[in-house]
Amino acid sequence: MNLSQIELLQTLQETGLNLSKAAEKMHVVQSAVSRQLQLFESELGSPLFERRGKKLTDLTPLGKRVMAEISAIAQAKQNIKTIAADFLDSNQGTIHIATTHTQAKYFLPVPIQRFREKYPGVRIYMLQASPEQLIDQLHNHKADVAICTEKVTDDEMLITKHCYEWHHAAVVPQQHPLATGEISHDRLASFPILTYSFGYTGRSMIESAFKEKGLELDVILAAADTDVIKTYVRLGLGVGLIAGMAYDQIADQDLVVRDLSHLIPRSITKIAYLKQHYLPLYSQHFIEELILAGQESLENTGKNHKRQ
Amino acid sequence: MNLSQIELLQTLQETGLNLSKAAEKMHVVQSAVSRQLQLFESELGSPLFERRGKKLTDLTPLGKRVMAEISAIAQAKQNIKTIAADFLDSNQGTIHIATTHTQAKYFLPVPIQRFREKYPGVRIYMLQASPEQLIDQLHNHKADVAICTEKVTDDEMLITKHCYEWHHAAVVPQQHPLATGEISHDRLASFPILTYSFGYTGRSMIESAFKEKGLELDVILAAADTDVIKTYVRLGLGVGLIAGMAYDQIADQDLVVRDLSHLIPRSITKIAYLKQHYLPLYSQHFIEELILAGQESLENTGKNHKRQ
DNA sequence: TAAGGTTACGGCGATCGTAACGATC
DNA sequence: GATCGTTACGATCGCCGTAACCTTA
Repeated sequence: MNLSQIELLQTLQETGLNLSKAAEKMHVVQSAVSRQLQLFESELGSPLFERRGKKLTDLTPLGKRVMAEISAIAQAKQNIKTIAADFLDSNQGTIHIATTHTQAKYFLPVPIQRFREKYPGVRIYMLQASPEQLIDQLHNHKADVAICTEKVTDDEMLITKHCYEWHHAAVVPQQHPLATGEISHDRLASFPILTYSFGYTGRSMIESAFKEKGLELDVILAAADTDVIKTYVRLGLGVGLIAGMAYDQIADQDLVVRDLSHLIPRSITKIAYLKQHYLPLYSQHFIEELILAGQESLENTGKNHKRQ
Repeated sequence: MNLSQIELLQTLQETGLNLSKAAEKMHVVQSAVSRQLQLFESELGSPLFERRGKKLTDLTPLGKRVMAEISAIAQAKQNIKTIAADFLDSNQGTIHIATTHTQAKYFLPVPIQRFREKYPGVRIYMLQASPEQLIDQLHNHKADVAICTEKVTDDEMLITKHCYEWHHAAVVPQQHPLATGEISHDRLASFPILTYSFGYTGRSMIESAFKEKGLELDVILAAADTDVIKTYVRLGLGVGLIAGMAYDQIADQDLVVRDLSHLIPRSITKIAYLKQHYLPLYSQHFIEELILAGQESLENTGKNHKRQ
C-alpha cells in the first residue's frame, strides 16, 4: 500500500471509475493505474470494485468501507501540506469560498475587502453554486468554506458557525400600489411575485410563511439571482421578494423597499467547513471577518427597522 | 510524501526520537531513515524536529501538528488492512484486550469462553495493566478493547459502553468478628484493611465512601490483585475489601463474604475502544458478549443481595 | 570511544512507458 | 471501430545498503 494508490482510488471515484480518465488526471499512462489497482486489490485479498467484463461498474461492499478510510488518509495528507505551507508563510495561499450570488454580491464585498488588505498574498476563489451544491463542494474538496442560508442539514462532518440573520424585503417600482400602506400576507399575495428559485436564499422561508396562512404566492418569475429579480421588477412584472441586504440604497433608488420581517421569519446565514479539514490561519481569520461583518450587518438591520 | 515516511515518523515517536532505534524497528539501516526524514522535512519546507547538534530532541510546533495528522493516516491505513482481512475471513484474527487482573480472572472467563466457541480462529491476547495504563494501551494501539472500572476520563477519542455494575464486599476468615453482625462504616473501619492499590478496581469508591463519613481506613496491605488480598486475609492480617464478583463460592468456601453495597457506592465497569479504530466483526461480537455477560452478572448480583 | 547522525556511491527492484492484445458497446 | 482495460517487456529512477565520516556525551 502506498500513497499513490490511495490517490488513485480517490481519482477513480472522481472520474466515475474510469481507469483511462484517472490515468490522465494523474499524469501517468493507463496501464500503470491498471496495474496499481490490481496490486492494491491483491494486497487486500479481495476486489474493491464490481466489474462487468473488464469495466469497473461499482464499489464492492469492501470497497465502500475502504473508501471511507481512503478519504480520511487523503484529507490528512492534504492537511499536512496545508499546515506546513501555513508555517512557511501564513500570508500566502488560496481560499475557495462556495456561496450563492446574493451573498457574493451583497454580503461578502466588505469582509473580503478587509481580508484582502490583511492578506494580500492570498488568492480568493469564489465558487458560485446553488445552496444544495455548496455543501457538496465542501465534501468534494472543491471549497474550503461555504456560506449558506438554507438550512444546513445536521451533517456530522461539518462545523457550522452562525454568521448573521436577515429578513426578506419587497421591492417595487415607485408608483406601485405596494409602495405605500400596510403590508399583510393577503395583500402581498394578491400581486404577482418575483423571487428566488427553490432552494435559494431563504425561498423555503417565504414558502412556509404563506403556506401557514393558507395562501399561495403567484410566483411568476424565479431566479437564482437578485439582480435578475430587480431587473424584471423594474419592467413592472410584479413585486420582488428579495433578501433585505440585497437592496442597494444608491443603485436601487428607483425602487421602493418594504420590510417584510413581520410576514416572513428571519433567515440565518451560516458558515460551514469540514471538521477534519485543516484551515490555514488566514482562512480562520477570514471566517472571523465574516462573523464580524455579520454582526455589523445585524446592527444595520436594527437601524433599518427603526427607520421604516 | 509516502507511507513509509509516515510510518517512520510514528516509529520515531515510539523510540523517543532515536533514528537508530527507529531504523532497527523498521528493519532498514540507519542511513535510510536519516535520508527519508530529511527528504520529508525538505518537502514540507521546515523541520519537524528540534535538534541539539545532530540529535533529535523534540518536535517543533509544526511537528506536533503534523504528528496528529500522521497518526490519523496510520490509523486509517491500519483500518483498511483490518477491514480487508475481516472480509476475507471474519473468523480469523487477533484481539488485544487490556484489562486488570480482577476483570481477567473473575469477569472475563465466561464471555471469553463463549467467544472462543464462536470464533475459534481468533487469537486472544490479554494485556494486564493498571487502570490508568489501560487507556494508554488503546491510544498506543497496543490494545483494541479496554475493560476498566475506574472512571474513564471524558476522552473524545473513545467510545465507551456500559458493561456492568457491581459492589464491593468484605471477606474474612470464618472466625473473624466481622463474619457476623451488622456492618457499618465505623465497625469496618475499626479493623485493619486489605484492599486494592490506588487506582485499581474501584479503590477510589472505597476511599470516598469513608472519607465522606470522616473516617479513614487503616489499609495495611494494598495489591493490584484480588488473589493476593485473599491470601493475606487467610493469614489473618485483616479484612479484605474486594470486588463482589471476586468471591468464588467454591474456592473461597473458607472465607466469609459480606455484602457492602450499603456502605460503598456501586462501581461501574465499562468497555472502551478508540472511535477511529475499526473493530473487526469478531471484536464487535466480543463486545456484545461482554455486555451480555455483564447483564447476567447483574442478575446474579440481584440474587446475591436477596440471599444475604 | 561509543553512540547517534550525515554524506557518498554503487546496486537492485519497484514502477513506469511503450506496445500489442482482448473485450465490450 | 472506438473506448476501455489487461498483459508483456525493456528502461528508468527511487531507495536501500555499505562504508567512511562527523559530532557530541
